[in-house]
Amino acid sequence: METKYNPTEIEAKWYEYWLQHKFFHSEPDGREPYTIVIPPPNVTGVLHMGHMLNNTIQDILVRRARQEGKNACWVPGTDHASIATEAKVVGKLAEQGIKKTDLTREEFLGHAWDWTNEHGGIILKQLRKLGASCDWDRTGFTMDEIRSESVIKVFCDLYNKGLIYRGVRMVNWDPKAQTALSDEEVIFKEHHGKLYYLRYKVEGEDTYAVVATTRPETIMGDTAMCINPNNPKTAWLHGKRVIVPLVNRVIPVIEDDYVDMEFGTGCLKVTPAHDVNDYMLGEKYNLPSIDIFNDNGTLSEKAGMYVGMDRFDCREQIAKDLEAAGLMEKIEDYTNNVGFSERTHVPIEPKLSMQWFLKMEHLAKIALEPVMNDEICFYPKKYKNTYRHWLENIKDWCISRQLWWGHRIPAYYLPDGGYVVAETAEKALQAAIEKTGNKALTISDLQQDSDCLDTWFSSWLWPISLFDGIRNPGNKEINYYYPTADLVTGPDIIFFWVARMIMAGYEYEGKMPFHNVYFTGIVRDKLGRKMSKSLGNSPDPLVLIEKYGADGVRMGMMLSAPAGNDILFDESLCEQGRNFNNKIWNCFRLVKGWKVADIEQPEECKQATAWFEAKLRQTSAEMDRLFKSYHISEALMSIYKLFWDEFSSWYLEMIKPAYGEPIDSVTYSLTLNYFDRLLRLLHPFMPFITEELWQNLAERKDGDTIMFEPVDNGALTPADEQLLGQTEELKQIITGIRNIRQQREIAQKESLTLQVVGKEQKFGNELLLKLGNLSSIETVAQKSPNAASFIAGVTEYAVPLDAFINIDEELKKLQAELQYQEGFLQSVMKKLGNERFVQNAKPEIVANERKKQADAESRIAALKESIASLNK
RNA sequence: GGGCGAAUAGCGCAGUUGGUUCAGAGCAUCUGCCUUACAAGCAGAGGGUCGGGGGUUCGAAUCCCUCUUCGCCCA
Repeated sequence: METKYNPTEIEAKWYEYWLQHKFFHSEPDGREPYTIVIPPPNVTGVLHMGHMLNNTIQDILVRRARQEGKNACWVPGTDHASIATEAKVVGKLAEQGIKKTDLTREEFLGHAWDWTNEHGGIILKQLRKLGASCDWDRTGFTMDEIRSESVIKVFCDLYNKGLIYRGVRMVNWDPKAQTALSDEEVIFKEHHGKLYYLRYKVEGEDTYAVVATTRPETIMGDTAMCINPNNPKTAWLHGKRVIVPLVNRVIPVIEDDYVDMEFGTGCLKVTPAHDVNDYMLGEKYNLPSIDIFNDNGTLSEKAGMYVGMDRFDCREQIAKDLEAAGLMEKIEDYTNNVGFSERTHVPIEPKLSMQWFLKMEHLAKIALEPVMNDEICFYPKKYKNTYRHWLENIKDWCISRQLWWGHRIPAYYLPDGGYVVAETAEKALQAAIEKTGNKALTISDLQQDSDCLDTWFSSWLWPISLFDGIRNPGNKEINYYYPTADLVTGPDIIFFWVARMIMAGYEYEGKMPFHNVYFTGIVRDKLGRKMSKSLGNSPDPLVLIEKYGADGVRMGMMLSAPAGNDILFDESLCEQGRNFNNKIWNCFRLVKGWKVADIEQPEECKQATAWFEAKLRQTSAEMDRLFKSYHISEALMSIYKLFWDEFSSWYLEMIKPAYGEPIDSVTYSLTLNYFDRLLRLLHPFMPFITEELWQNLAERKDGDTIMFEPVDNGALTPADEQLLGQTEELKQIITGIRNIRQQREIAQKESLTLQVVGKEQKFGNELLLKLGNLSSIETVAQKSPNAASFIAGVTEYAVPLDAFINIDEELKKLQAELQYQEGFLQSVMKKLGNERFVQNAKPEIVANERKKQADAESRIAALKESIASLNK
């Protein structure tokens, strides 16, 4: 065996083996199901660090469930990502000189499918490198047949329930993608702009009112000026009319206490077509609404000026023109929050348009309660608040998008006005005939709505549609796998996705879609910056895997991922992971390198094996607890310490035979047993190396795997606990001896004598002799004058040395220790001397304080004696 | 502006109903070792007024108030 672990070939080999034997595949059976649906990544995306974290966690959970004997099923798949994918396809076509507008819908979709087929699934292939144990046979896509039909069916159903409506509303318009967006797709960012103070002349007077605005280019859409009726500064405008600068349109001055008296001049320009708040004022006061923009963000004919100019070019131009005309009072720097499109990153234009909406009141209601009362558990808990706040302030969901790539809205317009909603064109025709009574209608008379649905309108069905529960309610699979167990996702999509899945879950299955939601953090670089392409601070996951092995990278991810916190990723964490792999590898080399003989088991090995059995049970129980509370990185840390510190550094040293000597067969087989159980506990975190070593630990046959090996190690007994405590004390003694060796530069080879002062050492003498390399252990009333000493527990130990010890130094050390102990005793006595403490505190607490007192007193006595003997 | 959360060692974190020798582990740092599995290693060590202030309590990292700083969400 190599001295260094080399993951590349080993990982490829075992992944292939797992696939061949269909270990990841699940079919419903009598076992308890454990289901996870993957948060479907964008079909045209590539793996980034966020995916790595998220999928590592899912894989750990799934693999752990498999070992617990559950029927584990992790369903993979991808999302069609309407706007992002369409933008990419448009971009690619543009490179070839093709404009989307030159193509028919069918031609465009042809290109989009080509793109999808070419890039789709790359990300899923990359996940295999990570070791993801997905049931690949079940791979879904949000636009495949089952999922598409499910989406359309749900749309029709909600429409028939009266929850979907069509209407003109102010929506968030993305002028680049030329589509409406939902509120959740708008990201508000600070924008450093200007505040323009414009002069609006008062009709028939030689005065003017000044309006402060960040958007002077919208004045062509002004249909009123608004003042606060309580504002004495603007009261003089009451009942007057003003003239929009440059445009020269006369508009009324209206009054509403919506206007902030402190902001700007107290005069607000009202542009109902281009501002959400102005729109509300427009509704309230019946103002006309002038839409001055085209869909692509240029000025329209209705503006009457600057027609065809881009909105931002227009802003600059109009500022100049206003200034030239003497209508600009001043310009100030100003910072405000501007909404940007989540996908195309251009500023959102509020726009009045006809869209489809889903009423949220009912859905919000059914989704709130189960999270609040922990039927669905959020980890970390704090997201419950965020969730409630959103649901309690929810607005209707704009579900239509002016895009082609997606599920086309199944609404069909009739030749004489009106429309019908139906799952297919044929059913639509039937409905149309019924509605109009016109039997001569044909499908070609119907015009299907050209818009498609928000991508999240398909993803919200994911936990149901993956098991075909929408098309075939109550089928065997949905009955078995639903509700799923855990959802692992980022908190950034708690509204987009998590909340809506819960709504759909209760609406269509009457049950939660998942029992637990684990919110991961955001992966940042070690400086705390988000990983981004432009910063170039995101490592390529596949390069990392090549460098450190998938197991190493998985561990690197998990080491930095405490529950719910953002993770500051640093490559050195992968290095730590790789080093750990190497450690495991070398332990295996050591153990498998021993010769085994049928000799009697030495006493120290009996002690060691008994202790490690207890230790294993203790950590195993600890990991159980940590897994149950989703403290996954802590579970990893505890097995890491068990393997490295307890097993490698202590246990193996305890049982290690002398060079060239064989090990007794009892200890050997127990050690293999421990190794096996350690590998099982490690397996969810590091599937590859654990499979490799497990396969080599004993004779295995084709089809064997560590994947289904149980991880139950039994409960910790009182006897175990006693043994653990005694052994810890033993370790302290050994550490004390090692310290003396280091300080006095005594080689490990040189054997020493250990004196136990005033007490007979009973437990673990053989282990002490071996690990301390002692020639003898003796009980003495007083240590030798030339001995170096230390305290472990409440006992003083000493090692007589040939050379004279430095008495001053030794005294100094002892005095310092004595001072600490006396201080400690004092604080204990203070407590015990307090009557109210003795009366009020629980008896076991008081008893414990008394034990502390006794311990401290005996240590102080030992120290004083030591000091006295040195002073002689 | 509204809401939520956080502040503990150089760093990123854990700390369960207030009470074990409770101030913790990991990484980093320092010291000594190429000891026959592993230098991707071994054996040791140092390091914190638990953000500041006040309060409740016999007892506070933990509960309450307040201030400061930071993060996230919403407007």
